[in-house]
Amino acid sequence: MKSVLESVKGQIIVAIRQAAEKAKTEGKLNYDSLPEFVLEVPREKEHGDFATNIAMLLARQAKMPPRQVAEIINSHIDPEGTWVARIEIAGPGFINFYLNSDWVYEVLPQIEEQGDRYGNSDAGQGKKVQVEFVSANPTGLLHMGNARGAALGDTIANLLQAAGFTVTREFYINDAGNQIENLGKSLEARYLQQLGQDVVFPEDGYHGQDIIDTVKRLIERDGDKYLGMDTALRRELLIQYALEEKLQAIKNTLREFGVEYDVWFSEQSLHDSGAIDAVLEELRAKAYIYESEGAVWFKTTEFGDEKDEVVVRSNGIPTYFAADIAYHKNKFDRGFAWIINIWGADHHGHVKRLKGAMKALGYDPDRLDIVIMQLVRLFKGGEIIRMSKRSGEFVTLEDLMAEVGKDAARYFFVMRSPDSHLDFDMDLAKSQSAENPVYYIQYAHARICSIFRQLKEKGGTIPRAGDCNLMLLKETAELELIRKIVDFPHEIAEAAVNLEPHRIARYAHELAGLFHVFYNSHRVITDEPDLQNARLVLVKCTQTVVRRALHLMGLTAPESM
RNA sequence: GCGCCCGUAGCUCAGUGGAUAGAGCACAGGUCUCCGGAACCUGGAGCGUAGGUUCGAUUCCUACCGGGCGCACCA
Repeated sequence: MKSVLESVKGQIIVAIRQAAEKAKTEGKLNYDSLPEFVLEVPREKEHGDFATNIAMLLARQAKMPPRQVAEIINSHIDPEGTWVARIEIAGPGFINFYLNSDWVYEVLPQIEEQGDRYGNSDAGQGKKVQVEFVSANPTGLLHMGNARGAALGDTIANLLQAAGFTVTREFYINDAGNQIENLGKSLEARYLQQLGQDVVFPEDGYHGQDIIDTVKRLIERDGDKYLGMDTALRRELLIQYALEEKLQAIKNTLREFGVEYDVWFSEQSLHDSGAIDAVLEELRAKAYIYESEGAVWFKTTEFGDEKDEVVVRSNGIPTYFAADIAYHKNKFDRGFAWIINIWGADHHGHVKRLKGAMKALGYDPDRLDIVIMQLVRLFKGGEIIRMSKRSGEFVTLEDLMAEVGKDAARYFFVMRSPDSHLDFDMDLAKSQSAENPVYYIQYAHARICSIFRQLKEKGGTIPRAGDCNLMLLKETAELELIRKIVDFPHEIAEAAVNLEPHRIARYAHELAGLFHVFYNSHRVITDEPDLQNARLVLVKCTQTVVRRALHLMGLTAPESM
């Protein structure tokens, strides 16, 4: 269904176009082709409900000052069939449209009808899109970078779904390569240590307590049965046990965090199936591959990289990059129209070469978008919490959820642009006060629920929008609230298409603010039945949108707090 | 040194090729006999620097300054 905003704007755009064409036909305006003008909501309310820059864009072609072009278009506009009440020309040549404010009321019956589907659009036209995020090594627990990726990726996926895309959420399991080998060495050392042997722990091993815990559980289950084995087999068995356990832990944590994946894709499977060999063969056939110093190289310099990249090490084992090429080829071959990866800033250097590899294989690299998110700094008591994997000291996602809760964690990770470094204030995140945006938004929802409880106690019910005189909603606070609600579908679509989940966090906060202003200045439950009914409809619709916005970010919408 | 990201109010951050650049916090003052005070209102101050493109630049380009992250036969 078309949103109210879309249809209102659409009408005006058509009227503008017709006016320009009519003026051209009458010889009053000269141009070859109509430029791509915009009709947007001006920053200043005084500049009307919508404004267009068409006159300024036409000025050159028309060989006339912009304001004169604006006058000519204005005099040819037929406002019939639009909500336009008045048109003004202002500034350097803007055409400002002032609408009969009744147009905004249209949205309330629409929300009533659509319920939690309000805000959805068909911007994506059902196109298949894949969002791959977190994809942590199953060698440890999830850290803050993974956590931000989880919140961002899942919210982006939610937004894309709402915007009409068919979304697949995917986790790429890095269960191959050096990290795993290293895990094996670490596990073995801990295993032997636990059984009383004096072995040296590998310098660059995984120092975390979780490795020790894993080994303890294994000993509990199997005792010392691995003691007498040869190292290679022992490591393999230890790895097998640890991977299974760690992956399960990751799955559980992410589920707790509100993230449900459609696909868990194993890197090892690409090695086992021969997919990596096949893709390297393909690249070799296209002459992008050469051998040097015992290793196999891919000519990434042909795609703007500073130096070529190794795909098969001299020990014969393919690198992570080789697996990644095979993996992304696999993604394209699964028919996704759009492939989105969420990566930490520490991986940005791979973007160019991965896209280059896709181009080399004949895929359109523009269908692959990589969202690079900047790093997270945790603050507590005004101090930075230093984390280091090496020392085994880091706050895990589980720790964070235990400390501040799922809702606060998800909101804080999403509220900033991915491009922005995130200072995560743990004290603020868990504070139950108005300064905490999470509570501020959720409180708006709880307040609305409270109004309905009051209503019920008084024996009242929420009326149907069609049975109300919505035009009684004429206070500024009411109109601004409705206007914000009107924007919701557009906000979702923009946030989705541009991969900007923070927009929805902001939107939710602003919406809650407008509701609080309304609530504070006007009573919903009053002794004027008609006004009360109209306001009940407005509040009900606000509740729907607040709830939906919270859900898109993966937060709960509490009925009381 | 090279590459990517960032530099906007005291702090944390939005934002836009255009008409008077916003929010939250902090600070100061105020509101409410009333549906939940986890609320609301008022106030000040800002686009890192220097050029360029443009009718118009905070936005695009270049250089510089400052910060983060990369620059492995790790992932």
